[in-house]
Amino acid sequence: MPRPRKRLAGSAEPAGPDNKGPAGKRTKTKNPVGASAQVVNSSPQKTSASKTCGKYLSSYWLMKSEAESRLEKGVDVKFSIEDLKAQPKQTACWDGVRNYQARNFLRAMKLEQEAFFYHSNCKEPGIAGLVKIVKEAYPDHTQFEKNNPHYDPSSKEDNPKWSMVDVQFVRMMKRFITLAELKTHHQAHKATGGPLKNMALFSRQRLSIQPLTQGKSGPFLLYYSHTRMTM
DNA sequence: GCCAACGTTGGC
DNA sequence: GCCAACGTTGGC
Repeated sequence: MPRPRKRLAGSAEPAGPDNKGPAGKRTKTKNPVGASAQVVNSSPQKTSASKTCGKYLSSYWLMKSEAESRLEKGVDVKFSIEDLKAQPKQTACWDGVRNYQARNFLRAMKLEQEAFFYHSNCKEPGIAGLVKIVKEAYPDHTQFEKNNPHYDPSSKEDNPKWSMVDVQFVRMMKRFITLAELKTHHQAHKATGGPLKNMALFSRQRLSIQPLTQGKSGPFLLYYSHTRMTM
């Protein structure tokens, strides 16, 4: 059931006894028109590069989330980038990952690293926007909640199996990058040995958290930023 | 440790 | 809604 589910970022929340996050719910925000005001203009690599100046900025990630409503044990697991934007501070915890490889990537994420927010299981799958890590891995509380769809009875409080991070909205993509487009490049690069030939989205089909700029994923971001394709 | 059965992911 | 891909489970 590796499947990102979020709700309010844990940090400063009052965490009541039976804290069912008020959010996470049906925020069927239909992309409010004014939303584009939040779009930042600089491209991600520019911002980070100037900031780190020489420091090595290797890691970008891809995080999948379902953009359309679907019930899992009676709970709607939808969480689109619009839902993230609607959260307080535009921040949410990324709960519900129940796959070891994906979890290990979550644990490798560092503060301020950026991730592409991918919409899965929907009409138009693809990359919708950019988010950043604002809290590094800590125990995913939903693994202990009996009525949570991602409850894991085998996980013990003194040795939690599953982790989550907090992410904050950064900006939308300048244009939505469809799965079809990504696949086209991936296919071409398989033939030519291009940078996206090993992109994990295709080689590790069901992995919900994946690196984009290291390992076998290829220099995804560099590829896009070095072509006429704007993101 | 093998592997068949089963469950989940996620595009189409 | 179908079903391919693939991770997990559990009998042996």
